[in-house]
This record gives sequence, structure tokens and C-alpha cells, in this order.
Amino acid sequence: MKPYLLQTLKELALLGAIRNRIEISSHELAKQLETSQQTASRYLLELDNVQMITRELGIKKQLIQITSLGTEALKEEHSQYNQIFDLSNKVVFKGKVVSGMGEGKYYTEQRGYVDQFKKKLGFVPYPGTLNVEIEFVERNKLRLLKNYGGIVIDEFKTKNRTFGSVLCLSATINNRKGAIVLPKRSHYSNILEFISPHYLREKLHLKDGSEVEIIIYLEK
Amino acid sequence: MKPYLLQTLKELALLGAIRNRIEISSHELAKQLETSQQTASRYLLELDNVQMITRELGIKKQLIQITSLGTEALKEEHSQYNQIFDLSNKVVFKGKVVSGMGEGKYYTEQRGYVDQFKKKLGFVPYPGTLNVEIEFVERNKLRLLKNYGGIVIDEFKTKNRTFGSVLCLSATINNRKGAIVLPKRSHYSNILEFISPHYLREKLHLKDGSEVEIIIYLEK
DNA sequence: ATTACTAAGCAGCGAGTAA
DNA sequence: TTTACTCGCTGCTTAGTAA
Repeated sequence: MKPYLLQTLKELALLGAIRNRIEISSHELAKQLETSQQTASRYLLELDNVQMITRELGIKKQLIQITSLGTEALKEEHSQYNQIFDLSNKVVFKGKVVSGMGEGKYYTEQRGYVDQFKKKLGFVPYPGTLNVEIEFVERNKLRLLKNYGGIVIDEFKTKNRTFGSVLCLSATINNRKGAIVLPKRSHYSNILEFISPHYLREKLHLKDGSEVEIIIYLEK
Repeated sequence: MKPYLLQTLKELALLGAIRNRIEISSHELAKQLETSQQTASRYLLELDNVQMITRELGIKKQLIQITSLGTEALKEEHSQYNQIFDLSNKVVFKGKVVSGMGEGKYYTEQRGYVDQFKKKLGFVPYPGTLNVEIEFVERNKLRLLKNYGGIVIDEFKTKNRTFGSVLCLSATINNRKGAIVLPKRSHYSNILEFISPHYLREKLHLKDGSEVEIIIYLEK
């Protein structure tokens, strides 16, 4: 959706056009938008064309109401601003399923981790992690998450090596509960590792390349 | 502010650029905005020019953070969406007491107004208005209020001049009842004028700079 | 008063490319 | 790789105006 159309829609909504039909001339709208009457008129035509408003043209004024499609667009925008200002305490990632190289299975089977998962997350993960590749640019969101705490899984030692501390963030993948695990010290990666008590590839009918949505819930 | 710049700013904010400096190339930003690398680069230059972001250009990457000016712009936008979807029938303003220039006293003592206040609001205001300066970002709420009706005080004429029509909205200031008066025709101001039967500066121990909360009740 | 068409002008876009 | 310049072209804007 073109930015200027969204702005126009917002302006109409501020004048009450979601709940009522509002009476507004293209000239008045132009004043609100600080543009010309002709441009305002064209915006209204465009919004009408994409079915975001309905219009009743009178001889002097027009009655305008925002359709459900238009309302949806505004709600989406509103929810983005809620995310920005933390009013929603969730962060959404879109990505696709990829295969790891078995390290997930190796780590999630370590007793030192399993005991803590059970105690701190309340479940024993199905062995292995579901790897989800996110857009590279979204790595910036990960930085945000690391500052929000989450559940810390402490490091531990076996006789052979040390297993580092891990951060868990409770999350859902396609609305199924689980958690994201992030190594405490590591560089940013474009792979999210999701753990769950279930074998997700089967439960959610996922295979490599499947598009998924991961929502991470922050505790505040 | 140009709509496409606001969209760009929002995108950066969603990636966490309000709290942190984020690492993003013009090419990555372009992908997010579904535009070309050149255009994204130009947007960043424009945002930098109007001081809504700061940039640290490295040889390979740039670090971007949104300035307080940019944050304000986003907050304002957010507040507009809150208004759109706010279903409560009250509007809250926070502001601080400021001095007017005596016009409030002049107007509230006019017989033509006083008689109507008494009849329509049920009280005779103490001469003068209490001027409350509201947050710049909140001036938008006034627009909505004007559309919600309220009590209209009609214009009247004396032999010297005409006194314009005024809109009254019942309201409280720090929980004390009264009303807000808005000139029917005027541009949006960042000053709310509050009237009450009492001398509020004394009753509420207010002086210039005192923080107050005004709640306006809409009739629906 | 309206809405909205046409036409001309100009702002914004992006391919090509330099640094 | 980057960022960001030039420049031709597209498409948005608006003055003029019809209905």
C-alpha cells in the first residue's frame, strides 16, 4: 500500500470514518493533508478503487466510510507501532525451515542442559532443534531480545568440555508453544533454534523451505 | 513529514533503532521497503538531513540510530493510531499550567457568555480561564474532540463586536469538575482553557508549571 | 459551492557507475 | 562489497477548467 494512501486513510479514521460515514469535501481533506484539492480528490478515488473506502457522492459534499479492508490496514499499522513502543510484548519473525547439521540434537541431549530445561522451562525438549532461517536484516531484532533477559540456562562442565550458558525465550512457532534458544556468547546468526517437547516437523507438517512464523514473548 | 520518510523511520524502529544503533546496509533496507538500493540510500540521507536519525558510516556497514526528534515523530503517529482505535469515551491530557494574557478573564465575564454557561453548563465560571499547555504530541486529540459535539455556546453580538461561538466539553482537572472551552473556529492550539466555578489556582494550589491531568468526557 | 478531467511541470525513482 | 552521484524517465502533483 502506498504510504500516502495510508496517511490519507489514517486522516479519515481520525475524523471518525471507521465508525460513521463522515461528511468531508476534497477541499477540506486537502487542508488536513496539506495538499491540493485535486490531489485529495485523486487519493479518494484511489482509496475507492482499492476498496478501502466507500463513498456517497452528493451534489455538495461526499459521505465517506472506511471499509473493513481499510480498517484492517490501519489495525496492522497500529500493531506495528505497538510493537515499536513495547505495548505488545512480543516480537515477530518470519522465516523458513532449514536443516541443521545435527548439533542441535547433540546439545539438546546433554544431561546438563536437559535437567535445566525441565526445571526452568517445564518440558524436556524433543532431541534436536528446529532451525529457522530468518531474514538477515532481522538479526537487529535479536540484539533487542538479548537485552530483555529471558530464562538463563547455566553453563556446565563434563570431564571432556564446557557447555556454555544459553538464553531461552518462550515463543511459539505457528502458534505452537516452545522456546527459542540463543547461545549467550555468540555472534549474531540468521538462524533461530526452536525447541519443543514435540517433533515439530511431524506435528506441524514442516519440511525444509516451509514458511513459519515465530513469536517471541518478552517478560517485561 | 513526507509519508515515505515516516514509513522508513517506522521500519528502522521495528528493527530496534530507537534503543540501539542498528547495523543495516542501504541494500537491506531497500529489501524491507521493497524499493531500490538507491532510493533507500536517499531516504537515509533525507532522514539524516532532518535530524531524525544519526549515522555512523563505516567502510562496509553503517550504524543507524533514531534521534529523539525521530522518536517523537513516531510517538505522535502512534498516538494517532491509539486515538483511532480507542473505544473509551474519555480522553486524557497531561499538561502544565501556564499564564494567559488576561483574555480568558475578558471573555468569561461577558454577559452573553455567562448567561449561557449558567444555563447550559449549570455554573457561572470564576472569571478567567486556567490555561494548560499540553504535550505537542497531544494536540491531535483536539481534532477528534471537535467532532464529538459537546455543548455549543452560541455567538452573540454587543454593539461593539461579535463574540464567536464556543464549544464546551465537560471535563475534570486533577479530578475537579469543570469544562474545557474551545473556540468553534480556530486552529489547533497547544493550550487548553479550563473553566470552573472556583478559583482553581487557589483551590488546587496550582502555579505556573504545575503538572495537571485533564480528562475530557465525550458523550458518545 | 462541489468533483474530477486534462495537460504541463516537476519530484522521485532507479540503472549505471564512481569512489 | 559498500554509499551515493548523475541523469533520463516515469508518475505524481497541481493549475486550469468543465460539469
